[in-house]
Amino acid sequence: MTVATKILIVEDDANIADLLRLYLEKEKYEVQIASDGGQGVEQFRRFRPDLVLLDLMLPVMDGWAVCRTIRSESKTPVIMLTAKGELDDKVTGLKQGADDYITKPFEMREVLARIEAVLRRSGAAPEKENKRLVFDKLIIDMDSFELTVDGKKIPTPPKEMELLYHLASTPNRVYQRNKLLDEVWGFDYFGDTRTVDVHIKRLREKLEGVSDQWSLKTVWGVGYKFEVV
Amino acid sequence: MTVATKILIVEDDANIADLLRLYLEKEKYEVQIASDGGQGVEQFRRFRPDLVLLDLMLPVMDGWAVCRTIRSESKTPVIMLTAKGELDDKVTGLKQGADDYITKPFEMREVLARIEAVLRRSGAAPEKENKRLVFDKLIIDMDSFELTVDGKKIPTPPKEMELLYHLASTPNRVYQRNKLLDEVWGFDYFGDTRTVDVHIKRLREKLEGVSDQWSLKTVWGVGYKFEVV
DNA sequence: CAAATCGGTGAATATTTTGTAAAAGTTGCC
DNA sequence: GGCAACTTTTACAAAATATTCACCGATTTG
Repeated sequence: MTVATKILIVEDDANIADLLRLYLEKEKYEVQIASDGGQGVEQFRRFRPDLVLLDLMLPVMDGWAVCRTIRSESKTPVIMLTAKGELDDKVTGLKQGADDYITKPFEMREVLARIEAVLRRSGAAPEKENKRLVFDKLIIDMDSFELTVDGKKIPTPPKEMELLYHLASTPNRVYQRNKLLDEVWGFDYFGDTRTVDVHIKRLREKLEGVSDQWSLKTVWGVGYKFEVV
Repeated sequence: MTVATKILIVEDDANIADLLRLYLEKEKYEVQIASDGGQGVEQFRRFRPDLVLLDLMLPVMDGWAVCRTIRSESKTPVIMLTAKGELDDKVTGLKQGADDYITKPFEMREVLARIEAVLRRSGAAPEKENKRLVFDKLIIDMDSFELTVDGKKIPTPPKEMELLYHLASTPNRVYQRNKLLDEVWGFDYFGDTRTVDVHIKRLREKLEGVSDQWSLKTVWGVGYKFEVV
């Protein structure tokens, strides 16, 4: 369903870079490494990462220059890696460009936390803001993965939850079957569009006649929507 | 493995709420936001925060009412956020319920300091939390590392204790196997996710059929949760 | 140091969900 | 009414995921 968040590491020390990759990949990020500033910029353009981890001290083109270049081309968040001491007075200035900075030697835990924080802030968040939608006699709660209909918890499989959540996130908006396949099943899913219909039916069985405030409506020739009055 | 101190922000102004979250997360607190009083009370019950930041002026149910409700249900400390002037004569009275209050516009530094102070005072200090969870016929005590089920002490190995404690710290919330491996086994653990299953099974053997108030539930396709009714 | 316990792995088994194909039903329109 | 395009429904097979079991190495305990 979700597309992996891409991270570009620009770091000349292969050991550090590898270590970072190891942990980040474990967290399901898609990682790419550039070992100098020039490469960094180039790979940034091809790879289009969601976030950049950038060493301040780099051969060929220093971190600060790379940061500026990236910033001039996009809003992609950048986290600076700096050796202790290098920062002091500089950092205050640096922070203007970078979204955050971490001083080496760093703890992995720290790095992961900062990455998540920055991603959340930048909106390309893996975590959605409020994972809970409430309507008349209907609660769609993605934190507990529970569907509550008229006060009763209704066991609901993941795909159905995701589909309903997706539709109900923007009530009254029509989604084409194709769009739903892309957005709920993932852009790399190549199944039949009838699949959506079947899931809609399964949801309707659970939601039928519960409230007149909302319903799963078919828009003939187009797709489906979660309609509220 | 320490569980992050949890803070609930009840604040209708999304900008202020976001700003608070930003800073608090940087300090490694786990933050959740409610945007009105009703939601505030509800999320308080599910999220079980260690501290509540509460705006005095709220839609639906005013801050004072929320504070009273929270107080009637627990000793969780509450810090009031109030606009300048609102307080005056009132506040003296209000303060009976809240543990502290801060007037807007506030400085972040100030907020952080107050939070730490209140947490320290309340004993649920940033480091040492209340390491004891009590449910119907179930006590999970991480101080003595003992599991008490229906009055009887059940010998339970460390990993199982930690896993159960972790899940039960935020009831009803679903944890993915990956997250559990990160948070209970440690981010540097690279084992198989099936490991979690096995530990869940072992816990279930110990907890089976003890109470209908809670249970270790599988959320198909997602992970596990400690569910309370 | 031996025995017991714990934690983790892999594989077989069981369960649930998901996708597809095909039949049946609608809708819009001439 | 009748046709074509589209949707709903049903049943089933395939895929994905969870549970359980047996076992082995590591760690702790006595």
